Amino acid sequence: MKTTEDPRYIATRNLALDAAFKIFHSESVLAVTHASVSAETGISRSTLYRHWPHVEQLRKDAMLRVARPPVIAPRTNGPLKADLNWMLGLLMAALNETPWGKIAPQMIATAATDEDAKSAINGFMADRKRDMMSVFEAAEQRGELAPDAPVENLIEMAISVPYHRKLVAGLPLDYDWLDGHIETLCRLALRPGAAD
Amino acid sequence: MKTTEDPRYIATRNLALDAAFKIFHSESVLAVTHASVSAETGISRSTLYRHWPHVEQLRKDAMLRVARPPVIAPRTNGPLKADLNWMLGLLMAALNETPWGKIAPQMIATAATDEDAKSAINGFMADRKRDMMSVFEAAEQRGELAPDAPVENLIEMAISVPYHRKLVAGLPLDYDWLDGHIETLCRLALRPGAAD
DNA sequence: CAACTATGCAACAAAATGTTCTATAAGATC
DNA sequence: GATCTTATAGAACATTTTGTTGCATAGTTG
Repeated sequence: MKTTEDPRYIATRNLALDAAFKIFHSESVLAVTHASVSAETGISRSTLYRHWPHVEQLRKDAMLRVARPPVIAPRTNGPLKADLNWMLGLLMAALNETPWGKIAPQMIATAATDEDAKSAINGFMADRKRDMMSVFEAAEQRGELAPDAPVENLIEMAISVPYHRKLVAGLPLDYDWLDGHIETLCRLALRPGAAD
Repeated sequence: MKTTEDPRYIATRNLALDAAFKIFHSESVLAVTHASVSAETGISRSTLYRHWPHVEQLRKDAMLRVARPPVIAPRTNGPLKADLNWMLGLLMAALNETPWGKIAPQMIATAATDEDAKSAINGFMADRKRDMMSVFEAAEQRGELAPDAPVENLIEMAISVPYHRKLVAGLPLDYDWLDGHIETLCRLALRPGAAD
């Protein structure tokens, strides 16, 4: 029997990582240690050391397992402005109100030195970009898009600014701001004649 | 005589923080400890503990003292496109080639839980935004700007995307990309009739 | 049931972290 | 220059965190 299939092993692992994530998001990555996870779960320290010989492994596993941004289902009903409002409204809410807002900065920092964390967060972002792309493609098929709309750049702008405002600039993310942001995006995206 | 004015105290402090910064940017914040700084400088551990009773204080001081983004002098000669090219080119270089690119993520992560780090990085960003504002104001005075240009949003977009590409999306920051980025910004900023 | 293996517990080892005391040397005061 | 003050180096020590190991127990597999 392989270790990785033993139900006890799996159960311990899941329990530990859930607790690790809880600690991670209520305090910080640094607060995640074998000792703190043991205290939180009742799992003995020695068992945790058998699963993760070093703290960094434990922290990274906790991060990679559950620290992913909420997936936002792309809405492509149109019009573009409404779709953007839906997508970016959810992104905004995710940054403001879910653990992701607290966890993202620590993942970003980890990604600077750790390849696994880097490819994880890069992957998340590529996915979000792809979702956004489908929104713009739908708009194009509806004939809403300006023929020369710089879609790639617009998508980057759409997503980057909320992250930057929240994590770096420390500015509020609210619907007042979002309206203006979307308005600006649409000015470049929409065909001059299109309904606004 | 006050402690904070004693030249020996100042010298020790400077030496220690310089070393701390060096360790910080060549390894990580976590590598900054009283022991590592002592080894790097020859300052005795007990002295370091007198200056910074706890590691976090030492780490934070190192961060706040020297971890600031390179200041980019605003260029406002015009035309706007050239000014943007100058400013964003330097920002790009700073992110790609100076310690700031490695340090920023760790500051952002620290800012999520520490008020001092937060206000420091928020302050840096507000400064950069202000610089960018002077660029746009100069363009306006030259009559380049579209009357309804959403300057606030444009500035946010201009700055946010490079940070996001580098730190979150893991995409390259190069002149190929920058040209398109600036082109897109100018389309929204410039008066329809203005020279491009 | 028999063989295997993950767990809990306790004892231990090692390293990181923090404290305190003393002698010395550098700076400040007169 | 003599004296008082204060920061430092160094060492000894206490504490906490981190990691290891051996063994009895209990759950899992065949």
